[in-house]
Amino acid sequence: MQRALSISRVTGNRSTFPDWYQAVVREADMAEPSPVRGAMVIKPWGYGIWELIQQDLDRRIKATGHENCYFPLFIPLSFLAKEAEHVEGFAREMAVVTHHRLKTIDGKLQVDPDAELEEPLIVRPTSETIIGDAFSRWIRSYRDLPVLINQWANVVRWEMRTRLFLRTSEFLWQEGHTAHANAEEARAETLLALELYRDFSERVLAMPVIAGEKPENERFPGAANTYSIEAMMQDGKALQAGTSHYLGTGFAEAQNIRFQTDKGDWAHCHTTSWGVSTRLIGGVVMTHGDDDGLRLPPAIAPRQIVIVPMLRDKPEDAEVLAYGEALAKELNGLMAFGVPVRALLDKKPLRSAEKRWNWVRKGAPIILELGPRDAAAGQVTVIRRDDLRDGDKVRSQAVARETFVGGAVAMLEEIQASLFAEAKARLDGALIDGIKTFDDLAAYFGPAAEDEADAFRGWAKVVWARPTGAELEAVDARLKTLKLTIRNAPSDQPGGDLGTCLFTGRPAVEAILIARAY
RNA sequence: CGGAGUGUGGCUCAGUCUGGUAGAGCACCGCGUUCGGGACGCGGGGGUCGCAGGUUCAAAUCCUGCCACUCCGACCA
Repeated sequence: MQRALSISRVTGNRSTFPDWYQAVVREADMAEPSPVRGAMVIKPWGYGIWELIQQDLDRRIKATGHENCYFPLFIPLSFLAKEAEHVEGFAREMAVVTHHRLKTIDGKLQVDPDAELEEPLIVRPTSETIIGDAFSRWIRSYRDLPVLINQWANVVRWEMRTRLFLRTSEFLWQEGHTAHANAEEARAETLLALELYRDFSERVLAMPVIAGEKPENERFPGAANTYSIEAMMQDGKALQAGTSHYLGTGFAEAQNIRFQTDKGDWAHCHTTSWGVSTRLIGGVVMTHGDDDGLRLPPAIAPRQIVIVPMLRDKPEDAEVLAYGEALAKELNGLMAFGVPVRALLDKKPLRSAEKRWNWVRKGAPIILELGPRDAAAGQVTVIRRDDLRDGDKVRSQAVARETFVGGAVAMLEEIQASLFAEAKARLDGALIDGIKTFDDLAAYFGPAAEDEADAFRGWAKVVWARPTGAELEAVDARLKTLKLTIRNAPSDQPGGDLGTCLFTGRPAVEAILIARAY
């Protein structure tokens, strides 16, 4: 009997996609809603994915010269007030600590009115201000620059609506913060981080992205330039998967981050910040998941090869288990993606069919079934999660044990590559180029109302004159009527004459991506 | 914060209109038969029906107030 997920992601009905997403997160046992509004409990399988993301990314961040630090969770309110745009951007979604003690009053435990803090503390929504404060103390001379630091932390943004991994009131992330002597270096740093994210996303998450600069109205509050990587989900919507900001000297001026140059005069630092979060996990689900659940790229699978022994409470069980133990040990001695292979012999006392499907739902890249026949013949039965079904049947193949072990690393790499290729083909195939007028754009994406009835739409690449200020706001408002947003101006720009701007009719200066977004 | 909807065992829900003292499927536990393609039979545990008032002989059901959650908007890694 087939159960699958009971919710398909592809029925032509977009409204099922969010349900499918939630079903995958639940059935793959990654996370669950918590008693705290908008905050999730990340379960071992989901957290295991995050740890692997952290490990790989951390290595890359350190390899580019950054060092890890840790700054306080609480930020004095006055710090935030220093950068005007920054405050305005975050003020509406802040958790604030105003008291430091509880008291039982009339039999009820409540906030002690006598324990009010002199200055309220905010729970960090991001750490530019408190790190900037440290920078102002750390930096005295041009010899101190650049300062290149990163922190792994949790942050809180009091969002109105939340979704597991994609938008939670508390989330985990990495935030890089750097200070430089001049704009050129800081801009280069911003692009270095962007490229690091692009490469990481594609190689490790097998999630193709388009890197580029955000239009002025989508910038991080207080930033001079904001860049993003954008990934296409299986419903055709865009997910901002990472951002990198060139902050100019705005934060430095607001926080007095100055240094003496080699000529003895004073200059403000040029700063940057960049981050990716647990949202990446949501992106992986919506990029690679299918109707049987999650499919994990092997590089971030907490268990890459799971051995399911076919146990039947009979004497030959011992033999099967011994065979499995030895195999797991041998596989764990191999290296894939630069680290030891993560293989597991699943000895849980569950029916083997049930165990197999649990691992299918969790997205384990390779599942090996091991029964008495395999033990006797010195073989393994291989199921690949990226190529699970042959029609309605599960596709499995018996392979000699040595052959499998010898090719296991290559198979993991192949799965990694095939997941990427599949997602890349979807992105390339759904990135439509050449729409020239707003009406054509509207016709292509369909009406914003009755969104549920919408078929899959990809992204449109159009050209524009990069309007600013009020003119840009008008463009944004027009797009909003179609629930469309400008994602970014891809770093990889077409050459030659671009033609005329879709919005203003003036000569176009760059290509931009337009899409519905998360 | 605006609009709509929903709160009943762990999950999905029926029962509410028409008041009579709580059900199904899945999950869980036990026993048996099974086990290489998402098992079956028998037995069992688990719910003050979101909360607080009210009406009534009697409330999951009717009335009032509150709370929470979901979806759609505005906001966002």
